[in-house]
Amino acid sequence: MSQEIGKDLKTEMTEAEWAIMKIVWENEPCAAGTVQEALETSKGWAYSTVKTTMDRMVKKGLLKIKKIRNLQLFSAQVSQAQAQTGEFRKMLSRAFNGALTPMMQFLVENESFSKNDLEALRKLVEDKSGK
Amino acid sequence: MSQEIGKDLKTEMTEAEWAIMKIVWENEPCAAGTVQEALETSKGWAYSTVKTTMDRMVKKGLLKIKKIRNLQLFSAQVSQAQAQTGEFRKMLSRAFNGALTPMMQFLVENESFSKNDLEALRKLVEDKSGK
DNA sequence: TTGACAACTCTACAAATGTAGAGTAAATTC
DNA sequence: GAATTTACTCTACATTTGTAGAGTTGTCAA
Repeated sequence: MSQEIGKDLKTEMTEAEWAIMKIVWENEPCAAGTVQEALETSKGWAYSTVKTTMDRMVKKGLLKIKKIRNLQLFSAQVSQAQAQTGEFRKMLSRAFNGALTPMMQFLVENESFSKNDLEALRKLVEDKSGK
Repeated sequence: MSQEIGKDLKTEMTEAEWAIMKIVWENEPCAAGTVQEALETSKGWAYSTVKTTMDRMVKKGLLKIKKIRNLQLFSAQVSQAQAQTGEFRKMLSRAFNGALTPMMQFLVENESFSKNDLEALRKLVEDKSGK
């Protein structure tokens, strides 16, 4: 539906980038300091660490900056859904040669689906296909 | 069931490592040359590239070497299932905060499940929970 | 023994990633 | 307006990853 021009736009993110991006999604537009503070306890990164990484993310097209007076406000250039899709597909192609059903099979058999998970999943599938 | 002592053993693999590991799983125990040849067309890596990477994988505990006379035969130290599980979990925690059901929901809604995929999935769930 | 291979070792180097200190400039507070 | 704080810039460095050339050695055939 939306503009699907060009290739799928690389949304590959490293671990650190994911951590930062999550905070941005929750607070955008936001300053580097805000992100740094939010990750203070969990990561303990210095301001410059966060800022450097965010600048690199801008260069990669993951974030964008809007300057207001003297302040740089960052916003995401990729939606959470896009990033999730990208991460999922990477996993799928690496570990399952891109095949969805085999992956599902593997999951159901090997991963710890609780009774609730299974119930939820059943409902999902029902709603989707059953409809 | 099996020995779950110690931590979950890091099975993180890079792209190149995945490519190599797939060949190893199919041919183990096998020589570096075998792997190099198998990836010749798809990757075009030089022997030393493959060998260097495989040596690093040994250091990381992903592969092991058994020396026979003058030959080094590599085998996997992690099973395909372990690696798949690891890759899946990494994706799950990064992109979905480790929550399985929300991920499933996302998938069903956003990912291209074909009619067949859905049917297969439905059957899987049925067999698993319905039983 | 002498090449010709095959397999291995060593070393190297660029790019990406993780991480941050030290300086500088602008804004705020006494 | 001097001191402080805040945000930013620059530079730097270690580690990991991708990638491979050059040299060494063991093996086998002529």
